[in-house]
This record gives sequence, structure tokens and C-alpha cells, in this order.
Amino acid sequence: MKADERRELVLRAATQVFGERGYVGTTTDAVAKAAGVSQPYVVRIFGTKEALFLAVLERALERLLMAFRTALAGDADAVTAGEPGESHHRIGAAYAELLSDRGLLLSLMHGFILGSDPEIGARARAGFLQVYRFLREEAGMSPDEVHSFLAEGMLLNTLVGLRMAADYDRDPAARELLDTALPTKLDFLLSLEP
Amino acid sequence: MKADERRELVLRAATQVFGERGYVGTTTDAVAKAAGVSQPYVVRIFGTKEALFLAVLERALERLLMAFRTALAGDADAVTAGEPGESHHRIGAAYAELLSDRGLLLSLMHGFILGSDPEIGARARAGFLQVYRFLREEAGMSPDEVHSFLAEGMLLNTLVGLRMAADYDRDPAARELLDTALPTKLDFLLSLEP
DNA sequence: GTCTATACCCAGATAGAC
DNA sequence: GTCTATCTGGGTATAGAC
Repeated sequence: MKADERRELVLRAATQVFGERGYVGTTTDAVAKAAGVSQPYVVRIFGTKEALFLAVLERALERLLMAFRTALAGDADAVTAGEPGESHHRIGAAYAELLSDRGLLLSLMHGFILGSDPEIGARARAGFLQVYRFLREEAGMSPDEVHSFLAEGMLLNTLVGLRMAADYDRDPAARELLDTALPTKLDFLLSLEP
Repeated sequence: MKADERRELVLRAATQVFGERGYVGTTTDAVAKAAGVSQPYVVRIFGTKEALFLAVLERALERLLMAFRTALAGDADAVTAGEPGESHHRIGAAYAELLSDRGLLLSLMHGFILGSDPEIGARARAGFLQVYRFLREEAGMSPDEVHSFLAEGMLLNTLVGLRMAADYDRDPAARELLDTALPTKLDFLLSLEP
């Protein structure tokens, strides 16, 4: 297998593991096992564990923005065709779609709360602002709309991180909360639980 | 010094460090140094690092609910006195107040995204639902109101975790975002940055 | 391009003195 | 109650073979 393919393979595996256990909690060995390669080889490809995590963040942000752009483009088509959908509905749906890659959003989330780390924090802040600017400038949302959208997103991320769906039919409060927060996409989210 | 005082002292220090570096990223030695005691003594008091973190979560949730209850009580007084304030405004203000203890909210946040951990995840979910029930039952919010309140809270936590305020006067997007998300309390938040 | 073997360090926990 | 000294495990990174 070529270097680029292996790299992408490892990045995919790393995204899952980092999302599950966080930056520090993840061992390069766990990533290696998930990718089916040896631990030293993971290090060899990326240099250090930190560089690997930064690459994961990079890729996650690319994918996030890509998904939003696609949703936005589909929206333009819909508008042209005289259909009702508005930008932020489409983009919101795109975000819900991303929940399927739990590792992607959770890896980002783990990066977000490590703001005091010199390298990771800097990249995480820049990434968050990149998303902010996209929503403001390309998606044309107002500051208040972006604010609500991001708040909604952070709650969804947190609920996914909490594995709240595991309590869906064990606790009425969990059920009510999830029903309110995820009017659609709920059955899908529940299907992710073990 | 008595055991209880030391315990509280260490818990306070631990809350700060866990909030900064997360559960796995925190060493018991860093906590010990922050508390001014020896590393083995920290372990001695709580048994294990995990037990220490669980105690930090416990204490953080207690304080959070305490702050909400106090706000709610003040609200009842205000209502009696014929003043305008509504429950969720007061409670929202109480939450903003809590931002002063960055470690408290961030330790909770770190717990929230470790939902897959058997012990920590279980406690974090239970704690989150405890807050949910308080807002529904004691504060009398509707499901939608709780949902919005929690979304807002998760965004604030994330912005604090990101140290977004550090970019306030370096990046117009950061400024706009913080101005929107924190109409009040902003100067205070900024004063926390190094 | 990928592995095995291993060096080295660091962190959590224990033993035991004061 | 609190410390110093230390054992032990596990994790990143390197060396070097194939």
C-alpha cells in the first residue's frame, strides 16, 4: 500500500480513537491496532503523537466545512428550483449527518477544550473561527444565527460525548432531552449505541 | 490541618488542574504541587486518581446546583417584591457567574466528553441529567427552554475551554462571536486571560 | 514501506518513617 | 497527617533489520 493510502487509513482510525478517549488518553498503540499496523509505524508516519492529533483535527475541519459547502450548494440549487429550504436548515441537516462519524466531532471537541495547550489550542481556536467565518460569510448567517447554530452544535457534541443515548430508555429525563434536542436523527443516533 | 480541610484544599486545586489539562492529562503530582502537598498524599486521601476526579465532578455539580438554587431563591424574593426578573434570567446570570471558576465548568466538560469511560461516563451522564431535572422541575422551565439553556451553556463552556478570549482583540471574528455570546460578563472573562 | 526489539521516561501507587 | 524513597507498569520514540 502507498504512503498516502496508509496515512488516510491511520487518520481514520486515529479519529475514532481520539474521539473516544481524548488526546492524552489515546495511545499510539491503540491507534496502530485500530489501523492494523505497528505502533512505531504510526509514529513514523506522523513524527509525533501530537502531530498525529493535529492532522486529525485538520482533516476533521476539512470534512466539516466540506459537508457544509455541499449542503450550501444543494441549497442554492433548491432556491433556483423554487424550493423552500433555507441555508441554515440545510447546514443544520448536514451537521446532524456528521453525527454518524462520532469520532470526527468528538476529536474536534477534545481539541476545543484543550485551549491552553500551545499547539493544539492554537489550532483548535483557529479551526473554530474558520467555521464561524464560513457560517457568517459563505452561509450568510447573522451573528445571532451563528451563535444559536454553534450553541446547538456544542450541545449535540456534548450529548454524543456523554453517550446520552445509552440512557434513552432508562431515564425519562434523558428521553425528553434527546427528543427535544434531536427531533430527527434520533433513531440513527440510538443505533450507534452498543 | 484537619483531614476535611486538606481534602477541600486538594479538591479545589484538582478542579483547576483537571479543568486545564483534562482527566488523563492531569498528573496527581501537578495536583499535589497546586495544593502544596506531596504527590503520595493526594493519592492517600482519595485512593486513586479516578476517585479524585469523581470527587471533583461531585463537588462541581453540587456547587453548580447550589448556585442555581440560590439564584432561584433570590428570584422568588424578587417575584414577591413585584420585581420583573424571571427564573431563567436569574439562573442564566448565575451560570455566567460560575465562569469565574473556569476549572469547575471545564472539569465538568472534560467529564462530559468521556462518556465511554465506565465510571466517569456514568457519573457524568447522571450529573447532566441531574441538572436537566433541576431546570425542568425546580426552575420550572419547559423542555425547549431547558434545551436552549443547555445549548447556550455548552457553547460558553467550549469558548472558555478554547481560551477564545485570548483572540478577542487579535481576530474580528472572535470579537464578534464573544460579543454575541457574552453580552455581559465579557470584560470579566477577558480579565482571566494571561 | 513496514516490522521487531528496545531504550527511556514518566506517572500512579505502595512502603514505611516521622 | 504528612513526608521521602521507591517499585512498577505502560507509553513514546528510536534503532535497525527485512
